[in-house]
Amino acid sequence: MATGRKTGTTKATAASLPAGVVTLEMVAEEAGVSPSTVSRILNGTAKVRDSKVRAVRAAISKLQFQPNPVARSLARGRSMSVGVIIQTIDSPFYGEALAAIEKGLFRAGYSVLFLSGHWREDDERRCVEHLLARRVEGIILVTSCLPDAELVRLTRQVPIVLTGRSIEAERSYSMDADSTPGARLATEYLIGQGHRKIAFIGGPSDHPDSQQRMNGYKAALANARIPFSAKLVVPGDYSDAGGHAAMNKLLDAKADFSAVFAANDQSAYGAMLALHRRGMRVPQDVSVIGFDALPPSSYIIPPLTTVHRSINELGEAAAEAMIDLLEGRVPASKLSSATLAIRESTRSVRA
Amino acid sequence: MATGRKTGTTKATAASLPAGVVTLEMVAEEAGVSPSTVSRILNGTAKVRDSKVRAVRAAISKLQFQPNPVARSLARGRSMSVGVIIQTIDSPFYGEALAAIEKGLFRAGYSVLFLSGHWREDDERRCVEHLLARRVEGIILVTSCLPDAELVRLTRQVPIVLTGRSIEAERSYSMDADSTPGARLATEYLIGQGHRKIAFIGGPSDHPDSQQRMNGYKAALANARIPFSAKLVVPGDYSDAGGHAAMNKLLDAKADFSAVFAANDQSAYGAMLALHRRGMRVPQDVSVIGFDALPPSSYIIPPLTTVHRSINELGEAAAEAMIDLLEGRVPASKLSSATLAIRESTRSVRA
DNA sequence: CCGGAGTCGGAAAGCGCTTTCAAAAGTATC
DNA sequence: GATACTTTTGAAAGCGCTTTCCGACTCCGG
Repeated sequence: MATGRKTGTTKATAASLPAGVVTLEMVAEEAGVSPSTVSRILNGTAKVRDSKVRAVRAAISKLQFQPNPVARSLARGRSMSVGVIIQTIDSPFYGEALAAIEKGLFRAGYSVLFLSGHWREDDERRCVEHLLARRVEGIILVTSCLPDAELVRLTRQVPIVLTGRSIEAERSYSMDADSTPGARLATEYLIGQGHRKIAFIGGPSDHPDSQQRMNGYKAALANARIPFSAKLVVPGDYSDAGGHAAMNKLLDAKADFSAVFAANDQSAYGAMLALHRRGMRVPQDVSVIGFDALPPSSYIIPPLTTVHRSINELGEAAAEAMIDLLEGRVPASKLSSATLAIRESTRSVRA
Repeated sequence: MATGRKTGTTKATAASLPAGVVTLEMVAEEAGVSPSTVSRILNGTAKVRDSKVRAVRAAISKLQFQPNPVARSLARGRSMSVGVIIQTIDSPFYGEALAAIEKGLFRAGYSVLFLSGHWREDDERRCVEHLLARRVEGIILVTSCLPDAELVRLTRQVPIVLTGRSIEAERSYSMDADSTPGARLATEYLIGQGHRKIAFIGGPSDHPDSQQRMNGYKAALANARIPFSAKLVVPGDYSDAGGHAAMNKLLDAKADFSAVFAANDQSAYGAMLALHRRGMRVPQDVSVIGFDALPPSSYIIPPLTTVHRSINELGEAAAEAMIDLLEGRVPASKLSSATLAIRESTRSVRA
């Protein structure tokens, strides 16, 4: 079998390659230069005589060579990939953010390893482990569930970008788009429309973001000298079902209100359904305002008035911040502030 | 042990490492065995004396060693990652599918590189290139836009799993959950409720899946001996906006119908809004039925009757099929058939 | 106590690319 | 044309892990 001799390398190599895979060495040989030269041309890491550049270029396209990123990663010690942890992908909110993140990183040549944490601290921790094991160069955490201390510790391993919360640490960037102003905007709009009895369906009460929405609500009331009533506040969980339940609770308690501010659009959907089930019309009987401006919101019945913050922009900014971090720059935030998308779920009750 | 001479390698290594990164070699030294042995223990590729196994295990946990997957990939020639191309992530439909795929592959130890094709052939082609360059071991294409021939060609490079369409090729698995029966089910349900004038809002007319839904609609009509009327059919594009426009077109043309079958839930949302805007009530004036059973559908007003096919199941099946393919098994399909989620957007017009 | 069948485990050769290092080539200078 | 630089370029040493090869041992029967 085989010749007795040791044509070793070449043979073995050729044999073990998945057939059709071209290596840099093959290019070098084809072009009559050394592998180093090919590498240099590929990466522009040094000047190379023009004639050789052409020869190599020709060889590359002739052989259809594509550098193997795995080998490259190993040699450079950089994986060119970043991890993104999101809580649940099957929500339009996160979906949109993810799409924007993906786009930004893709353009910069990074691959995205994406994982869902399912709002569970343990799951999220596991995701982080997995990403670290995969040697991602950075991690973007969209609405992380992990405790601050843990996140800070994490920055010692890789740079991280956080959305929806804020920590103090080197090599990290928090994009804590404070929800307070937006919530205040929504509430003030209702007040401006003449509403005085405004209910609030909150998010999970332990979530900072959800607290901000509550604070914005309170601030607007205070500013208009409307007393805050705990009876008009019910926690939800940012889901349709949660909003539905919350509204039912409100209704069962015979709370008296002419408008509701739901901490996010999904809760608003649920709340509207609950109202509908009890025969109350939106906006004739109750005005409803949401938060997030999810795409479907303009198509539900009636189209929902809601606080708009570009999620897309958020995602893009997160991607950019990560790239800045990775390339040693200091990320510059630039999230635009919230605006109101006024649609048909609210009406004026002015005299 | 560390005699003074030849600390060479070790030193250089230690210096260039990003500090804190433990390599297999360090484990080997700590445990007093050779790297090969450590590797063997890690992979269970050979029997190793118990005492050494213990020593290595101890060293691993003492040093907190985690094998570098990049190096491993290079050595093994396997990247342990698979690519997933989805059209748009910011739709609950795709989001859910992606979540399930991610979960399945994660469990099997694969990483997911995910990209969106945006329904554009070119974008999708670029995604495929990127994934191939990244040396993914397989690609899952959710509702691909690429021509059959191209997909077949692709299977020569990596195994692929396709959803929503079907090709004939080795190393590929098509999960073409034929939509015809589901569409027929929906239409027959309306007929069973006494409707005879049933409009149909389709998807993009060149899409096979959308054609299937049309066929199911036609088949149900034919079966009930209801003549097909082209006037009652309007194409949409599977989006809210498309459904809205389609319904307006129907209404503008003064089409006469008591029920509408929308080719997907999102179109149904848009259609319902258009009806609402014209003062028509669902289901009192018009019954509406959708397709896909998106999560929000049970929370819109009124909750939408729709054809349910578990997207989650689809995603899981896709992941499993890919794993089977990668491990040389022949994937076994097992998609359950469509059912109807009967809610409040339809009513009987029986005598 | 020896030879042969098995077991174990270390050395070393890769995987495909990057990156020193130093020699070869080319330029400028006198 | 020799000297002193400055570019270019190739050889070779990794990156961290897997895997082949082969020597060292262990265990038995004879």
